[in-house]
Amino acid sequence: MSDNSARPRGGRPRRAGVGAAVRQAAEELIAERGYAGTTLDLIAQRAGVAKTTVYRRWRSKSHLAIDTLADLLGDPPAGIDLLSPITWLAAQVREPSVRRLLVGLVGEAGQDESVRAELRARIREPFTRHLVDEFGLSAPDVDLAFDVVVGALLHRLAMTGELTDTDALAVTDLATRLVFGR
Amino acid sequence: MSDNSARPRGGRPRRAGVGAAVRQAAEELIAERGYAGTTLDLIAQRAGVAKTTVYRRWRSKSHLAIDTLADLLGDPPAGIDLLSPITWLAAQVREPSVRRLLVGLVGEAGQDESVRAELRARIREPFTRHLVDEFGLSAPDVDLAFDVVVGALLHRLAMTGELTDTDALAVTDLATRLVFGR
Amino acid sequence: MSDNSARPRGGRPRRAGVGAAVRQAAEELIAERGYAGTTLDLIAQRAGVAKTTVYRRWRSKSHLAIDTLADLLGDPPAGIDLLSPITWLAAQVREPSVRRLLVGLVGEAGQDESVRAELRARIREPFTRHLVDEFGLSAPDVDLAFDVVVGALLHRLAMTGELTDTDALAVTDLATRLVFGR
Amino acid sequence: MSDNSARPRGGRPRRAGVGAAVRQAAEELIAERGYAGTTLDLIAQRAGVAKTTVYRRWRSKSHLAIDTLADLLGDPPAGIDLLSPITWLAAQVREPSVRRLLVGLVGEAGQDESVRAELRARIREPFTRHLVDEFGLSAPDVDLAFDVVVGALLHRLAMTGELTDTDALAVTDLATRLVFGR
DNA sequence: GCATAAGCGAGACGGTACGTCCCGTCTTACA
DNA sequence: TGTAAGACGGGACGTACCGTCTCGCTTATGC
Repeated sequence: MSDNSARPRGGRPRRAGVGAAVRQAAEELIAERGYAGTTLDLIAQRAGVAKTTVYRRWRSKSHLAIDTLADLLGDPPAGIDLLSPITWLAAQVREPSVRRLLVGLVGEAGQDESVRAELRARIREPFTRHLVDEFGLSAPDVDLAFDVVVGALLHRLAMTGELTDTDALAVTDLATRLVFGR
Repeated sequence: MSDNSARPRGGRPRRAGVGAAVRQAAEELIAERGYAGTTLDLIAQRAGVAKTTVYRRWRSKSHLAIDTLADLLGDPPAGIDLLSPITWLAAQVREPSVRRLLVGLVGEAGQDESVRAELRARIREPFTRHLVDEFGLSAPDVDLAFDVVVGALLHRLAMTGELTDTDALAVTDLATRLVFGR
Repeated sequence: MSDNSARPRGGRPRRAGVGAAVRQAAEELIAERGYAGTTLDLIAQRAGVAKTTVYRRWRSKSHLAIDTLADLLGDPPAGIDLLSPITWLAAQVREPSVRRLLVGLVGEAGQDESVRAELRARIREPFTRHLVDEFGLSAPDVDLAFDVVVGALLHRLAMTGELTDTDALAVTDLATRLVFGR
Repeated sequence: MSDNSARPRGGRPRRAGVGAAVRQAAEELIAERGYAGTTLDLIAQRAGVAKTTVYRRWRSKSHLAIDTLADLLGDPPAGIDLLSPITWLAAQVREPSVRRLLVGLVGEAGQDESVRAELRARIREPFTRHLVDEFGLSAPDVDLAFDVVVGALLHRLAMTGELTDTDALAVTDLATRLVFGR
C-alpha cells in the first residue's frame, strides 16, 4: 500500500496522490501490455509524473510492480472456513493484472534476491499470517499451499494462456487437502 | 532435440554439430548467468558461430531456449511405478540449468503464444504421453500434475531462491495423489 | 559489354544469355531502387540465376554495375560536329538508370582503386578515344570535359534531385568551350 | 555549425562540447577511413560518447556528416575579387576530409531527399549567398558554378583518385568564366 | 564411353553495421 | 527537499547485405 512514506523532516513534502496514480498507471499498463511490454517512461507518462519521481519512491520497476501487486491484492477475506481464503487466492490469480504482474515478477525474482525478499514479505506473508492466525495452521504448510496454488495456476497459464474453472477448482482442492488433511 | 533438421533438397548442407554446439553454449551460459543475463551474441560466440547462423535456425532466443530445454530433459525414465516419472520431473526442475531455462521461458510465454505452443508440444506433451501410454492415465490429469509439480517448485524458487528435499517431496506426493487417487 | 568471356578450354560452357539477363536485371532494379537499395540477391533472383553465377562472372557488385553501365551507354554517336557527342553525354546522364549507376559507382570509387581503374577504362576512355580519333582533340582536354559534364550534372542531381534543360545546356556549353576554345 | 541547439526549456542541458567532439571524431575518422568505412560506433567511441547520444542529436550518419562538413568548411573568405571564393572552394575540395565527406554525401543524397535539402541549405547556400551579396551575381549562376567546381573535381577524383593543380586550375577558370562572362 | 573440368542452383555461413529500445542515473531550473 | 524535463551511458536486440563456401547435379571436351 505504500512506497516508503516515512519522510519525517524538512524540505518540500511529497505531492499527495502520486503513489496511487503511479500504481494505478502501472496496473493498467501491465494488464494491457504485459510486464515486459511496459516501460517506466510509459508508466510515468500515464501517471502524469516525471520518471525521476517514480525512481525516488521505488528502487526499480520490479519494486514498483511488487508494491502495485500488494496494493491490488489487498487482504484475504475474513471468514469462518478455510476454503474461502484459498479460493480467493485462486480467483485473484485469474485477474489479468494480477497474473501478468506475478508472471513478470517471477521472472525478475530469478535474478535478484531483493525481489524475492520483497515478494515474500509483501505478497505471501500477509496471506500466510492470516491463515495461521485465523485457523491455527502451520506457517510452512500455508506457504507451501500458497506456492502450489499460485505456481500451478501461473504455470498452467504459461502453457495454455488461459485458465478454466475446472483447473482452478482442482488446484484449490489440492491445496486445501494439503493444509487441512495433515 | 532439433532445430528444424528437415532440410531435404539443394543448397549447402547445414554444418553438422552447430545445433549441438549452440544448445550446449546456451545451456551453460543460462546455467551460469540466468536467462535474461544471457545474450545471443554471447551464445554465438561461445558456440563458435556467427549470430546470423543462430537466427537462421531459431526464430528467437525463446525458441532456442525451448529447444535446448527439450534436449536437456530427454525422456522420462521407463519404470514400473508411477512415482518414478514424477520424482524424475521434480529432480529435473532442481537442476540449475533446467530451472533457469524454465523460469525464463515462463516469463516469455506470457508475451507470445508461439512460445506457449512450443512449450506444450516440446516440453509437457512428451511427459504426458509417456504416463498416458505407460499407465493408462488421463491426459488432462497428467497435464495438471505436470503444471503442479513444475509450477509449484518454480514458484517456491522464485520466493526463496532455493528448494529443499522436503519441499520437493511434499509436492511430488501431492501430484502423485492427484493422478493416482481419483 | 562483356563479363570475361575468354573461357578457352574444357568444362561445361557458360550458359548463353546469363550475362545479358543479369545486366538487364541490375539496370532495372537500380533504376527503380537506386544503387544502395539494390541487393545482389535481388538481382540474381530477377535474372533467374543463382548468386554464385553472378559472382563467378563479376568480382563484386561494383564491377557488375560498371559492366552494366558500359553496356547501357554504348558508343557516342558518329557525327560531323563536336557538339553532338557532348550533348549525347549529357542526355545519357539524365537517364535515371545511368544516373543512379553513376552515383553509386562514384561512391564506391572512393574506396577502391580497382573500381576507379575500371571506370576509366570502360566508361570514360571509349568516349575520349572517340573524340580524339574523330576530331583530333587532346585526350586530357576531353577527359576533363567528360569529368565536367558528368560531375557537374551528377552533383546538381545530388543537390536538387532533378536536372532542367537549362542546366544541361549550360554545362554542355561550358564543356564545348573547354575542348574547342583552346 | 550546430546539431539543433535550440533547447529552450526544462530538462538536463546537453553536455557542452559533445557536439564539437563528435564532429571532430567524425571528421578524423572519415578522413582516415572514408565515409563508408566509418562506423557510428567508432565515431561515438572516439568522441567518448554513447551511440545513443549521437542518435539523439543527429537523425543519421548522413546528417551528422553534413553538419561536420558545414562546420569544417566555414565561410568563404571575404575578398575584393571574385576569383578568391572560387579558388577557395576548389582548395577545400582538395582537403581529404572535405572530399571524403562530400563523396559519401553525394552517394547518400541519391537515396534521400532530406539529405539533399540539408546539403543545399547548409553547404551550397552559404557559398552562393556570399557571392550574391558581395558581387551582385545571380544566384542560379553561382549555384551552377558551385556544382561545376565541386562536381567536376569530385568526379575527377572518382576517376583517378587524385587531383593535380592543373586540373583544379582549369576547373576554377571555367567556373569563373561562367559567372563572370555572361 | 568414361574421366575430367567447369557451370550452375540452392542455400548455409562469417562478419559487420545498422538504427531502435529501455533501464537506471544524472543534471539542470523551478517550486 | 520534491518535481518536471530530458540528456546520458550502457547494453541488447533483430535485421540486412556482402562475398565466400559447400553440396549435388549438369553439360561440355578429350582420351
